[in-house]
Amino acid sequence: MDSDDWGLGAIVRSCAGAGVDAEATTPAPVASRGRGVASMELVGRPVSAPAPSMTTASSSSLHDVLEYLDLHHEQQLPRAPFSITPSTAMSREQRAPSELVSLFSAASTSSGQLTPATKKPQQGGGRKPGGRAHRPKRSKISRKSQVKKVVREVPLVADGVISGDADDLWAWRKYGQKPIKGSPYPRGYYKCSSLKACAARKLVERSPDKPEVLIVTYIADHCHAVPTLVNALAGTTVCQSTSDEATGAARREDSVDGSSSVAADEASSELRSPVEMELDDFFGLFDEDLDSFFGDGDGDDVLGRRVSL
DNA sequence: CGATTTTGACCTGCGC
DNA sequence: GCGCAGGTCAAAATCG
Repeated sequence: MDSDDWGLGAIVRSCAGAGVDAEATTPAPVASRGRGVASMELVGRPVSAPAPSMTTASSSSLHDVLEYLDLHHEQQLPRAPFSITPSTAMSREQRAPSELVSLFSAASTSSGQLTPATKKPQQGGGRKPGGRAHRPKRSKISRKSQVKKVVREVPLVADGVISGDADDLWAWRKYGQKPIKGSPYPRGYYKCSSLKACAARKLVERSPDKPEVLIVTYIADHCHAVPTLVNALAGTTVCQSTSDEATGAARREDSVDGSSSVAADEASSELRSPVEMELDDFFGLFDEDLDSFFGDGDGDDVLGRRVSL
């Protein structure tokens, strides 16, 4: 049915990750740290269509996390009106590429003030204070307004399940998190982990106005093919739309810690159908970019030049 | 042991 | 030019 939930896992994980602040400021019951949340075996599931034999434990766990996010931020941080995209939450049916895709210069000058939640002593992760070796300057390319961004609002619905999109076929690795001025919620920064050279990134944050909505911003294009294997989606996406054991197994494997692994060709074959549907759906959103990315198949495009993984 | 997360520090763009 | 805020890096810790 709709494989929309497909990317939900990713988003939720991302969300969980993005909400680390909550996690970081809370005696999160969910596992030990970081990974605890991120590794929740989440099965994004469309509200309207509960997946038949999918695990449900994840939902509650997710819910917990989401509640954490709300709770803590609401308790410790002021809510400030903040809006990133003109579009508001909409149903999947209503969603149209034109509404989902927007180019914008990072708008961040909200007058609201964010008081970062008091940081709790490091739980283990993170590094100790005390300076670090000099770091070479970064290139100035693709900064802020110059970067093309695709913003999507992913509604969270009952049970903390996201009625999300199918766009997250990629594997993401979190590389940062920052509290955002004007928003009680932190923003998580993710990079494509499929290929180190890939410049694709995504930012995940909760809408301050609508906590039930996640704002996922995709930045830059992937310079490689969409991971076709279930496990390649590790860390982000969970395909749960199909048959089951294979899917389940694969999902379990990759969802556990988000670490990417290979394999699951077998599984992927079963998943292919839904995945392809999702791809169509997904690619539609990036039509232009993908045109140049995938080209006409004459080999002159990015994919033509880069061999898929 | 490798991959991932966490998180403070550093870097850079932008507004004033 | 300065300061602020967002974005990124990378050390340390953790997990499987």
